[in-house]
Amino acid sequence: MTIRDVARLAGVSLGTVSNVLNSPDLVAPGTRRRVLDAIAATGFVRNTAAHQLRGGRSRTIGVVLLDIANPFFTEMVRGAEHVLREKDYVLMLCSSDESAEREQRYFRALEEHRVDGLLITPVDPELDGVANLVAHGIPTVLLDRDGGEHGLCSASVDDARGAELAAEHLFELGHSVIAFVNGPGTIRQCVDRREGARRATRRARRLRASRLLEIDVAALTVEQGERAAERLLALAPRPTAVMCANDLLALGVLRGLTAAGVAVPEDVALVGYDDVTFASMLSPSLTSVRQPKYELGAAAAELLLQEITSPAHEHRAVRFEPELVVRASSAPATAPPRTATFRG
Amino acid sequence: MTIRDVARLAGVSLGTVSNVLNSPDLVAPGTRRRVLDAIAATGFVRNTAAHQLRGGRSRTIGVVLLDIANPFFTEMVRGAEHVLREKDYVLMLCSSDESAEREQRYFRALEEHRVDGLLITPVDPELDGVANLVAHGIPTVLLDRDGGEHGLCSASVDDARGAELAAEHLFELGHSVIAFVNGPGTIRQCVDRREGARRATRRARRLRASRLLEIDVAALTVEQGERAAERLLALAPRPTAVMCANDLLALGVLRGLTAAGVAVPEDVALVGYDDVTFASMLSPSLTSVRQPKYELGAAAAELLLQEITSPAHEHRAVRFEPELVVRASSAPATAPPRTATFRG
DNA sequence: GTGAAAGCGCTAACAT
DNA sequence: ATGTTAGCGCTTTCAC
Repeated sequence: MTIRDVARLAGVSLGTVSNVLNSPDLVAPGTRRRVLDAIAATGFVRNTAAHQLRGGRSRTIGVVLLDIANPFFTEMVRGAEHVLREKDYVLMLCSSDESAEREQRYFRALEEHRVDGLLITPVDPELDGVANLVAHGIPTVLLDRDGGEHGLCSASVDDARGAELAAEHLFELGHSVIAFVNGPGTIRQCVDRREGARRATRRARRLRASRLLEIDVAALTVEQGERAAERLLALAPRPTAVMCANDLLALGVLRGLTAAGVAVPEDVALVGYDDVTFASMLSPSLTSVRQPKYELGAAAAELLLQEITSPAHEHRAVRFEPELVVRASSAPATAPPRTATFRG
Repeated sequence: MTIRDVARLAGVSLGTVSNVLNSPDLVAPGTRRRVLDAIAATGFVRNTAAHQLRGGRSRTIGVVLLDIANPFFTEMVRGAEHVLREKDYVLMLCSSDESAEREQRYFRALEEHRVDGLLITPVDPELDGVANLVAHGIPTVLLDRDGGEHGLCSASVDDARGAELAAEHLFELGHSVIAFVNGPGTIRQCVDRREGARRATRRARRLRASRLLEIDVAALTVEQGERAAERLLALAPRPTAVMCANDLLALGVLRGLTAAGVAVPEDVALVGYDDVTFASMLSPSLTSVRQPKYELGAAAAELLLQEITSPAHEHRAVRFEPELVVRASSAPATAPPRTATFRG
């Protein structure tokens, strides 16, 4: 079923059908009616590929996330989807699963599909792949990652500050050693959060011996959190406080500790990051760093829309502030943690 | 950058470039090299739209889900994505948010994009919109919904059986009245789960007075669960057991009850559905009906691939079995619930 | 082994 | 107000 079939049935030229579709007011009401009827009768559905080829847009936005199974990312996607669907965009959603190679393949596929714009949470710390996309003229906005230094639009949260809040909180609770379960150094969020945690540690050290024990894991997942718990349990003396680079890791750590009979927060205080929906209902409820997920996605989508419509627009890096939400998992430890002796 | 530019640079005709791209062995090694170099030099990226227009496939699969923020669905998507990306497909992911109208709009958009296939968890109980798609010849597989009766491929779980397991479990625990917080009757899963819960209730009634108190909510979300909790609290006498149509609702109910000072499972036993990742770590850990999420998505994707490649293939409805996972939220109530008097 | 040419379905400029 | 036409970038016969 093509525009040509519709034209034949309605007894008009195919140009007229195109006009009915794109500029209805150029067509006489009677003719328009006949064409519309013919469209209904034939069950004609416009072919986006042909439209696009002719110079139109693809009405498609590519979204590349680190992990589609992480509620933090999907909540951001919801925000983006809500603003984008208003403009009749469809999302091509891809999960890189934190693999740079997979990310590259998706970038490539998305470019071949000639997406009108891109929303990405890059794996690549140096943004080489992203720079390539931008060089090819594809409007690109970074999601949950500051793009200011690269002259890109972005919607992000101050990650260093968030981790600083978390670490500060644990030190204030009296802990002298904090284990920081962090993701790979290739992921920018992880780098920034480490920086924030270190900053808080340096500050705490002025008051008394304080230490940040960094435990790096391969991915920000529940499974990796459970593995990290094993490593934590093997430490002697065991740290009395643990902060994680995201809630999925924290959930895994919590699982691992609980399974081993270690009580949270009595034996170990635990803090997550993201404040996903279920964080408040974990056992115990999880202290976490809240990020405005939905707003992040919506803001990024708005920026992208601007960039698509006005090519020569000024790039903007929208920045949100994180917020520490204190809950049960980080109540002060019952045994004063100062008794443990560590070299700061 | 088009195939034509590459041809010019390599000093060959554009047909040869196309051959290098699609049937490299037809081209002499020397020529091939030169073309490949020219592709690299120009930074040429193939245009899917043109490819598709010429009769090729769009290498695109449409996925329409009820709720992208629900970990159950995203876990299914992961399964589907893993098998589809092997074949270089990109997913167009859409969340209907349980709105039939939004679903229709996405169906339309996906059809305009000429997706090669469709994976859908329909809102529409009668599948009218889906039937339309199928009539237009788009390979379609139902996700988490049996399509047998409609002659469609599908990957689903026996929902009636799952709910039956849940209800049975609560009756066996000694509860005589179970409140069933269920989603809208337009969603098939909800209808089936109600059927299963009723079946278990009829069976329980043979032994003693038993009742299913149905509480319908507008959507399968945490917010709606919290609202349902309010309604539960207003009931007199208050039911001693609650089962929910999914874990998000259960999480909301748990939140609502906890906030009101009602203890789970001491005052009220609670059972969810889906067994999402966080279910086991809620406070208390949530008894739930497990569904093979990842496998469901992967199976549906496999079926879709088959349907795409062999047009005249036999439709198959792959069926999985649910499994009850008993945890702390449904431990037997301390006060024997039989003391409450209800007409069964 | 390579080139020339037709055409996929559509839009937009131009002609009527 | 409507019809005609020239491509958009690519694949694919069919000659050479």
